[in-house]
Amino acid sequence: MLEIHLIRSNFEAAVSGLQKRGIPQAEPLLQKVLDTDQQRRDLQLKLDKTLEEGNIKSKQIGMLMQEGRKDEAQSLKTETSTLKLQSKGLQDELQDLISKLKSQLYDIPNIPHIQVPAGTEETDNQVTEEWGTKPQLTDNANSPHWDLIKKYDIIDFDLGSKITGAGFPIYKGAGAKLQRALISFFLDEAEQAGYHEIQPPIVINEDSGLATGQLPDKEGQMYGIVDSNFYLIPTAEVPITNIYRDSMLRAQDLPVKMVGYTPCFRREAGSWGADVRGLNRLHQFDKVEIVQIQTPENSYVALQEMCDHVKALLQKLELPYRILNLCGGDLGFTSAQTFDFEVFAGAQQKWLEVSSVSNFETYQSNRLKLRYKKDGKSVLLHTLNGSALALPRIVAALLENNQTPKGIKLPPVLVPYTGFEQITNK
RNA sequence: GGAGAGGUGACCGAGUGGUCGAAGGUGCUCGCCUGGAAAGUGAGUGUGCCCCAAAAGGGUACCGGGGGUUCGAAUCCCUUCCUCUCCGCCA
Repeated sequence: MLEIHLIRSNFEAAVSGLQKRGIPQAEPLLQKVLDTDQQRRDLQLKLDKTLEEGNIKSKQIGMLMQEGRKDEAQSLKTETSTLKLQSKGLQDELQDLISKLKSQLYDIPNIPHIQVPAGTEETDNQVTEEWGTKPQLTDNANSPHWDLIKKYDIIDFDLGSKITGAGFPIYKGAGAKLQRALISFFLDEAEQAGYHEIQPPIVINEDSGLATGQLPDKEGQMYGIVDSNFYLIPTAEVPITNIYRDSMLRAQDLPVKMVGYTPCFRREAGSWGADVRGLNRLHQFDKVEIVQIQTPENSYVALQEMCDHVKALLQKLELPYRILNLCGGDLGFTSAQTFDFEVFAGAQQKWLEVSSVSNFETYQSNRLKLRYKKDGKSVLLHTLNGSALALPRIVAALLENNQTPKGIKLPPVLVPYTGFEQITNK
């Protein structure tokens, strides 16, 4: 949720920022919010005056009663009764206005950072970096990963369908070990980079969903739990960031750097076709997520630092990757700037997104009420998060790029974790 | 799942209808004391919203959340969430 005072004091910048996302009617949209806000403030003033009057009279009644002047107290009582009715009405009106203002604000996405390129097409995304060379696969070892997992019997989609449904694979043997190895590797790397390890619940309540923005609009993305008002998390970002909901930090607590591994659950309603084959898109997948809470001054340095961390992971895994600075139109609703990381999968001949690193500035912390004390004043903090990394597409690229006629060679960095160098037929 | 107790400021803890945004303590900040520190000592120390160009100042709301009774609620009632104790069940 945008901060209302930012729109108030920086109207032009807000308008042009939203236009960068391809929202042509940005100005009337923001003007409408300002109008609602003005109404709210007028009403607040009126209500406070009425309450003040009532409070003064109530105190007088108390004093009169103590002095035994009952008649005078009685006549004041009738006055306070009418004041009470008035303030009750005003209060209801104010509540309505506040909800209206909130829902108007919920409809407005974050304002993109100055360095976000304008545009609405995927082609408007800026490739800021490309690393590694695309693998040259030979004719006798050029299978997409969905064939490889069957050949070596390491991931079983059919069996997963039996237990749950499509998109819930079962990892077996070397496949299961590879999952465990990647998770441990990612967690260890994050810990070395100064992130504090967290193991959060993977089920969240409504308040948490609201605070990080999955609710109220995107419940379609999450699996709900029947008769509990709980949801399965779509990403560890939700429980981990919510640790700091309703918090006032001290300067010396900052920055907060946390990492957590969780399974993630996404409905992915409405997506199908070639893009979602095999491991490319799942309903349940594993991900290690890094989260930072930063002062506004440092948040963009931190964003860069998080990108460097992800780069290092991919380099150690020897996977060719590229980084995209997402354009306004491709930017997530709550993000001010996002860098997407894609690895190249050799057999599919496709770039697959494996990480998304974002700075939300105060968009999340405003709903979270996450602040810190700076020179005696409370200041909203900036929140950032990124995948480091999501497993399935990493596995897809590892399998495809490292295949040989005899087996799949793992990058050396994983060998201490897996205990084997190659995936072969038993 | 059954029975009971309880949720008060950064923390501990008092407060059972009026002058309570809340005693007292701890912590923290600033000062005095000290060669320096500790001890001692003085003062200050919640958050949101609104008025005000800003500061100063003022108003209002907040004692787990929501609703109610009352002229007036931390205090009474309802509801919900959470914590603890005992019993049951159990990885």
